[in-house]
Amino acid sequence: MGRGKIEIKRIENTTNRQVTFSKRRTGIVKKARELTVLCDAEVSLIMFSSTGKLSEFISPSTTTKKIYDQYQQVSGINLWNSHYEKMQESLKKQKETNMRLRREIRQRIGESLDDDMSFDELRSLEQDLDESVKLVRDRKYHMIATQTETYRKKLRNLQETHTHLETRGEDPYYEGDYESLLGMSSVGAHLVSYRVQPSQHNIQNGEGYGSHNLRLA
Amino acid sequence: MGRGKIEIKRIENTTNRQVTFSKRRTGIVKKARELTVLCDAEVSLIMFSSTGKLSEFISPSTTTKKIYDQYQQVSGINLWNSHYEKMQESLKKQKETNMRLRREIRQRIGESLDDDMSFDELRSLEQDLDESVKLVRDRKYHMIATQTETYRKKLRNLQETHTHLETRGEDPYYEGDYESLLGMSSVGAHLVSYRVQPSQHNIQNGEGYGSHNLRLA
DNA sequence: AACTATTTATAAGA
DNA sequence: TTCTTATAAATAGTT
Repeated sequence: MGRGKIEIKRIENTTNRQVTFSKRRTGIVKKARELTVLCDAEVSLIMFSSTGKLSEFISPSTTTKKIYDQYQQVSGINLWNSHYEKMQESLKKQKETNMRLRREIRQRIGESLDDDMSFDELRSLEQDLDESVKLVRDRKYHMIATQTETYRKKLRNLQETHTHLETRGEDPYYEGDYESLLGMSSVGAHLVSYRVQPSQHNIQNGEGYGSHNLRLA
Repeated sequence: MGRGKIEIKRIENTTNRQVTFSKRRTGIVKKARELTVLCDAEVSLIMFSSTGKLSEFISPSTTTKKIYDQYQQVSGINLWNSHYEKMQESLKKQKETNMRLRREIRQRIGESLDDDMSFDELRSLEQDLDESVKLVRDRKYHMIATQTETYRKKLRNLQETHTHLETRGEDPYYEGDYESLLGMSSVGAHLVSYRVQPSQHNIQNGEGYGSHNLRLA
């Protein structure tokens, strides 16, 4: 249909090919729309040009997703499986990692030591924990030292001001209990993350995908 | 195009509608094929008649699944997400749990103490670790004691047998180094799970579903 | 992006 | 259904 008959084979001239694509795309979309309206049909038309550009027609009465759902039902071809499987694999790996981490924590807490821990592993764990305590303790002392120093400076400033103003007296806080001065309560009040019980709770919080009815028929 | 012009609206006569569907379906499929060949395009055409019958055209160079994947990538519309919301949610939770566990281990190892740990948390962690070391140490001693007792009994049996046989002598092992006797090497050789480096490796081993190229552009 | 000669699709009828 | 054919519609080549 045109000035001359054309052979149905790839148009080698790029410009020409793109022009033809554009014209015929308009045509086929019109046909799809007419089919939808005249025949009360549901049509999904997806086109990728040779340059990768996407064009689409979908009957107004439906959606692309619905069409694919129907397509899968009727044809028996499952388009989702590969995605589903990848996801399942990913979930499985996450769960395995989780189990390993939970086990490691349990052992670091001192639980589950009876189960399959060799003597060497036990001794190694003990060493490792000793080192960790040391690191944490060092960090704590460092924190005290830093804050004490800050406080000391503040006091000195205060003292100087005081001296300037009244030319007498010393601050009794100077040699006092730094922890309470620094707002660090002596009785552990905020034992949030590191007590055994909350940890146990976390550990038992399995998500169990199997319990959600998501498996495909 | 035909003996008379027709209005583009639903054909009420069922037979007529089905005939028209059939004719036009042939036409549009021909158009789709021509578009594919002439313009080097990839076309997916899925049609459901008003009676639910499926008709399809797909460019020979591709598959419906590929088109469907491409469609999702290019359009940014994810067609299968809703089917797997629960699974995705589950995956997300697993990952979050994982992050928490990794953080807890890092802190228990003595890493990442600088980051957002209050003094109270630090002291609490220290206490907690002290308790854990104590538990592990107790367990170790218990293990030594148990195995030593077992060994002692075996020795006694051996001794008795020996005495019966030769009526003399004592076993020099009796007061010896139990650890080496029990096959517990003095130099830690199997420090598999509880050294800092393997733990770090575990911690950094994120599974990242996003790393499988499934995310939409 | 328009034009238009020509081909192609198809509506109605058989 | 399928074929026929008059006619509408699409479009190839041109401007």
